[in-house]
This record gives sequence, structure tokens and C-alpha cells, in this order.
Amino acid sequence: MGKCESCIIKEFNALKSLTRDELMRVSACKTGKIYKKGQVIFEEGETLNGVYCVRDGVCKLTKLSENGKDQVVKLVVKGGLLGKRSLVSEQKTNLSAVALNDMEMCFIPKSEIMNDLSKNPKFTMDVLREMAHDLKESDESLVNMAQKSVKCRMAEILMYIHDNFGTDDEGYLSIVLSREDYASIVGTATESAIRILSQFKKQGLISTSGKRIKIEDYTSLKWIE
Amino acid sequence: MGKCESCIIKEFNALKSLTRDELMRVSACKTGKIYKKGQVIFEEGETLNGVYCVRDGVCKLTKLSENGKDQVVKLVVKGGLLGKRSLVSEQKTNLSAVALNDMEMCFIPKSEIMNDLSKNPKFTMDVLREMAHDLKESDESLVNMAQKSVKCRMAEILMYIHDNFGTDDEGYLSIVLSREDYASIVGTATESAIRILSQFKKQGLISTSGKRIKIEDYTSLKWIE
DNA sequence: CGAAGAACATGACAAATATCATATTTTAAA
DNA sequence: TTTAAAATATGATATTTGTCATGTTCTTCG
Repeated sequence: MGKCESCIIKEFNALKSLTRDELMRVSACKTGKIYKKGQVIFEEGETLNGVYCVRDGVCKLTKLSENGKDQVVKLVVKGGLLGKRSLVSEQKTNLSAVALNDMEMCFIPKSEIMNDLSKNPKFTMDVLREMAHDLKESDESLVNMAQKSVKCRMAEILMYIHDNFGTDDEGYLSIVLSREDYASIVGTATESAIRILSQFKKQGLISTSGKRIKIEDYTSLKWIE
Repeated sequence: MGKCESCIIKEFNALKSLTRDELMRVSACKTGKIYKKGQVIFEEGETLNGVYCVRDGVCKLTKLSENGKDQVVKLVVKGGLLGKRSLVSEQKTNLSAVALNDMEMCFIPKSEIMNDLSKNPKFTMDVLREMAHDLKESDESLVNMAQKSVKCRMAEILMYIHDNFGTDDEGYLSIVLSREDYASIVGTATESAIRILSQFKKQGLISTSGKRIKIEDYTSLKWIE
């Protein structure tokens, strides 16, 4: 396992604001973790005693609704930090994290990172900025959920994945989700999600190959309401 | 206008973590502002050059959806701080703030508060904790919006207002909202909101007097799905 | 390879919600 | 006080979305 000081991943998150000294201390106490597709990283209500830094793979953050269905709140890829909110508020985590494909992560114990949080203002401000960003995104999702149709939300998540996580060499979305996951992201029944994707396919907006989805007509997707 | 050092309001927000010295400086440069019911405090996209501390009254934070409807994201009462996110991320505000009744606020210029943010770790951590709390609430709203029926969301906002903002001496919810505001909170058409409240009234779950609403059967409200 | 289970797909119908029309009541302004 | 405008209320209807049933395709594992 590499050293944090020379790890490129940290450039994508608040850890970049740690000093070389702090990074070396973090590096010394971090542990590497591997998760297989579908594996639970942590579950809502658990006490997290540290944060996870995503080195590779994708996971979903979900929250269980009272009706028993999981709602995906956020997708996290390389560079993402899991468990920030829980760390800062010193509460149990309010979200579950599940690997969507094979993942490689580093786990940094709470004690170490809390120390940096209290002593390095630059780092604290960076965490603050990340949290502010998450809050903004969450508010935007809230408005979309409240005001837009399921069809529109589905079009948007396809574009979101395309724009933020990219495509593979054949042009398919690089994040591959089950229909159930799509349903859980846009907040609808699995059958409805399937129906909408089928409709998009018939209209030539997307094409599929197994579970993989390729956006064929981005512009038209944008105009769905 | 009073002095921040001796202001009781600050106990409800992160300002309580400022030292006496810092508070005196804040006090010296703050300005008092009065807003009438319905008045816009700031609008989505504006550059805020400070934060607002709510001394009295209630306001709603809204975001304009692409369909042209406003969505209420949060209600803020005495003790709340407006403009935190914008300040921290140094971006234009992503929300609008509108007074729901007559309000009294203090405005603290950005320069002053940013200085404290960078030099007082206790204060920074407190802001961080507040932001973490907002994020958690926003995620919860998102799940509710995605997974629960309009009727259920309406019942929940009534209970939320009851629990968090209390009732007047006659037992009516102390925050008085228009039906349109209710619609904009639960994310539905105004007519649907009106219909649901009428239904609640017929079922004896609530009673009304003008716009004022009194919860008559809290337990039954809780069981709505 | 073949069977079993999971994921995907689609039809039929039910329920929830939006929209449009039109009263009625309340509020605010002249 | 009167009157116009806004907010509330409710019916009729259309649209969206959910649910249940059933069939098909894909995957996985013995």
C-alpha cells in the first residue's frame, strides 16, 4: 500500500490541505480495505470510527425510508471521502454505503483525523467547503425530487452520470447500475424505471447492451419534462 | 440595538463560540435590518457579502425549479444564521430568503466573520457542525420527498412545525403559512395541498381558523401513509 | 451443460396527483 | 364601507405513477 504523501487521490479531496507531516502521520495509521461489488461498507445507524477515502470503484450512499425502500442519496467515486458528516457531528452515520463494483479504499481512524481537524485551519476550511458543496447538491436534488417528473429525473441522472463519471471506450456510461438502483436514485418503483428506460430506448435517446447504457441523443434528453 | 456580547440569540447558533473580544468586533460592524412580511431578504444567484442572524420572525429558504415553481427548502426562525453556505464556499447563494412575517435581523459583514472563521477553530468547528446538521436534514427531506405520499408529507410538515416552532396560546401553530407555502414545502400543486388540508379537517385531525391551523389529533397524523 | 434464481420487461388495472374550471371567502386598498 | 384582487375551496377530468401478474432473458452455480 502506498503512502498518503505521494498519493494522487488526495488531490481530489480535503486531504490535500494536510501538511506533509500530517500526511505522514495519517499514512502511518491508515489501513487499506477492499470491498466486493454489493458489499456493505457501513450501515445507517452505525458508529463510524473514521473516514474512508475512495481509491477506486464506486459506491452508493443510501438511506432507508420508513416504507422500507432504500433511497440513493449520492454516488461516490475515486477521491470521495465517506463519513465526513458523521465525524464532524460526532453522531452515528445517517446513511449506508454499498459498493457498486469492486472497490479499494483507505480507512483513516477518527482520532488521527480529528486531531488534524482541530489544529489545521486550512484543512478544516476545506472540509467545510466540501460539506457546503454536498449541502448545495442535496438541496438541488430535493427540488428536483419535489418538482420534476420521474421521466425527467431519469433523464437527468443519466446525464449526471455521463457528465461526472464519464463513459468507457465504447461510449457506455462507465458506472453500471441495475434498474433497481436507477429506481432507487430517481425515487420510483423498479417497474416504472424499467418502463422509462425502455421508452427512452424506443425513442432512440439511449441504447443498451446488457445493463450498460449509452446516451445516443443527449440534447433530446435535456429537453424532457 | 443591543450588543452581540450580551445578546441571548447567539446562544442558538455558532456565534456562541466566538470569544468576547471577537463578539465585540462583530458587534461594532453589524447592522440591524427589519423586513416586512413577504419581503425578499436575498435572492438566488445574489452575492451575499455577509451572514444574517435572525433575531425575530420566520423566513423561508426557497429554490426556483426549472418548471418555474418555488420549492421551500428550509424554514428558519430565531437564532438561525442565513448565508453560511454561501460564505464558506465563496459562491453566490443558491437559495432565496423571504420573510414569512415581520422580521428583525442582524447583518454581519463577510470580512469580519471570515476573519473569525480562519482564526477561531472552535467557531469553525461549530459552523461545520451546523452545516453537518443541515446536510443531514436535507438528506432526510430528500428521502421523504422521494418515497412518501403528498398526504404523508403534509402530515409531517404540520408535526414538524408543531414540534420545532411550537404553538400560540390557543394551540394554533405559531408559524402561519399560506396554502401555497404548504404546497411549496411538500412539493405539490396548491389545489392538492388545499384538498389534503380540507380532508384532514373533515377527519378531525386538524382544525383551522382563517389561515391558522391547530393540530387536533397528533397521533393519527403520525400514522398517515 | 442445465436448472434455479435473479433481473428485466410488459400488460392491465388501481391509486395518486395535476390541471382546468368555477365558486366562495378573505384580505387589502381606495 | 365598498370593491377589486387574492386566497381558499371544490368538482370534473386527464395524466402520472404504483401495484400486481406474468412472461422472458440473463447469470450463476452445482
